[in-house]
Amino acid sequence: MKTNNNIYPAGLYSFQDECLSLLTGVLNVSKAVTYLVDNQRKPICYKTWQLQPAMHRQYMDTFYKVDPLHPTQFVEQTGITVVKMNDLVNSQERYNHPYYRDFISPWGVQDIVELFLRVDNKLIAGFALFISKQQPEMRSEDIRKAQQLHQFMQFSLEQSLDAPKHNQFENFCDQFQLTPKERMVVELVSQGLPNKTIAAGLDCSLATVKTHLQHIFCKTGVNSKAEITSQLYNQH
Amino acid sequence: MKTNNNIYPAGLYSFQDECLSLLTGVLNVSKAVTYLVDNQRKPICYKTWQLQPAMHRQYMDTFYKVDPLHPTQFVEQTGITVVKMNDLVNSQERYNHPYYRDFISPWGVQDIVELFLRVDNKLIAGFALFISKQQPEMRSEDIRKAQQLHQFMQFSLEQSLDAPKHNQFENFCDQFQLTPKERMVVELVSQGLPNKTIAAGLDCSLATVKTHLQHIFCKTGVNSKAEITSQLYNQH
DNA sequence: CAGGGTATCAACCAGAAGGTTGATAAAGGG
DNA sequence: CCCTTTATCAACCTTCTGGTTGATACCCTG
Repeated sequence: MKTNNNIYPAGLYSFQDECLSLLTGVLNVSKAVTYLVDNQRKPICYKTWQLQPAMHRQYMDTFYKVDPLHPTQFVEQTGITVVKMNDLVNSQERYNHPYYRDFISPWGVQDIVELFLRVDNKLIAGFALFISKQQPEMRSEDIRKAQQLHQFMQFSLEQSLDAPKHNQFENFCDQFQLTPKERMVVELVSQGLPNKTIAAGLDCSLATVKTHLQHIFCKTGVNSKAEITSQLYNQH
Repeated sequence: MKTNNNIYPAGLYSFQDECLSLLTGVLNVSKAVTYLVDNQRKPICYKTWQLQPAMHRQYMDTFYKVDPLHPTQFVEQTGITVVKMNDLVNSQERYNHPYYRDFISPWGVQDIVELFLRVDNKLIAGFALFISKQQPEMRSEDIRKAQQLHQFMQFSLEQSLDAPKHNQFENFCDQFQLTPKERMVVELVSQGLPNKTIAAGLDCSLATVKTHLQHIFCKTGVNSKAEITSQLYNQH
C-alpha cells in the first residue's frame, strides 16, 4: 500500500490564506488564527488576523500546553470538524480552567470556534475564530454557517488533492457496512464491468449479482451502478 | 493544431452544487438558482434551491429574453463578478421593466444578487440569489459577504483547474479529441447521471445525448458509460 | 459555394440494467 | 435449536442503454 505522506496539496499555504479571509469576512469574529499540522501533529505555519502579537506570543510560550483544542491533545479520532469551545467545556470548568481564566478571558475573548480540515481523516489544518466579549454570543445559526463554510473548504481541499485517496474504497464500503461479497461487487462495478462479466468474475449467476446490487443500492441509497463509481471517485 | 478552448474544470457539476449550498447556507436568501454556461453562452445545467418550479418554467419559457443579467445579453467583457440587480437598474426603469413588473415582482422578489464565475475571463457559471419582499433589503455589508464568498469560490475553481483530477479529465478528452459538447457529456456521465437527466441538463433531447455518446464510444473505443468513468480515473 | 465538422433530433431494435417476489442453504450467535 | 445474516438462484416485468440509420442545420474553411 502506498504510504501517502504527501497529503499536502500544492498551494496549501495560499489555501490557508483564502480560508482565513473567507471565515473572517463572512463570520462575525474579532480575531482569528490558523495553522497547519505536520505529521507529528505539531501546529506550524501560523497565520493571524487581528490577533495581538503579544497574545499569540503568550500562547506559543505558555498556553498552548493547556489549550483544550490543541492538536496534540485534542483527539484526532473524533471526527469533529467544527466545535464551539463553550460547548466543549462547561461553564463550571471554564471558571477554573487556566486557558480561560488566565489566557483568553484576560484578552477579552468570550468564546472560540474552531474548524478542522482533514485528509484521509488526518488533521492537516485548523482555524480558531475568536468572539470577543463585546460581541453577541454565537448562536446555533452562526455555528450552522461555520459548518457550511467548513463543508465548502473541505470540498475545495479534496478537489485539489493528489489523485483519488487510497482508502476511498474502504471508506465507502465501511460507511455502509457492506458485506465481503458486496465489496467485491463494488470493486468490479467500479471497473465499469457489465453484470455478466461480474458474474463470471465472481463465479456466480447473473441473478446473484443483481441481488447483491439490489442490496448495495438499498444500503447506500444509490440507484445505479454508474452512481457507485461516481461516488467512489467523487467523495466529499 | 486546434486550440482547445475548453475551460471546464472536471467536477464542475458537483462544484456547482457545493457553491449553491454554500451561498444559500451563509447568505440570507429566499430562493436561488445556478447554471453553467456553454461555449455558445447558453445557460445549461440549471439547479434550483427553494425556487418554485412554475417560476423557473416561466423564466425558461418567456422571461429569460428580458433578463437584464442573461449571459447572452449581459456583457461578458465587463469583469463584473457580483452584482445587485437594484444597483444595475434604477428604480425608475424597474417600474416599467417587464422583468421586474411582470416576473420577479409578482413572485414576491424584491432584489436579485448575481455572482459570476469566470475562467480566463470567460463566463462559465452564474448564481442568482433571490431576496423576497419579506426580507430586509441587502445592505452593503451583505454584498461584501457575497463578494467574499465569490472570491473563495473563484479561488477554489482555479485550484481545481490545476488539480490532478482535472488533468486526468483533460488528458482523456484531449487524447480522443472530444468536442466541447462531448466533453460536457463526459463530465455529466462521470457524475453517474442517466441519459434523461443529462439531456435535461444540456437542454437537448435524449436522442442528441445518445448521438453524443455514440461518438464518444466510437472515438474512445469504450462501450459503456460505466467504462468512461472508470477510464477517467484509472488511467495509468 | 462545396465540404467537413459539429450539434441537433427521430425511429427502431436488441440487450442490459433495475425492481420485485420468492425460495434455498450454509454459518454463527444467543 | 431457532433466528439472523449472508450468499445463492429463478422468473417476471419495466425502463434504460447501446447500436444503427437517416436527416436537418449551422459554422467555418478552402
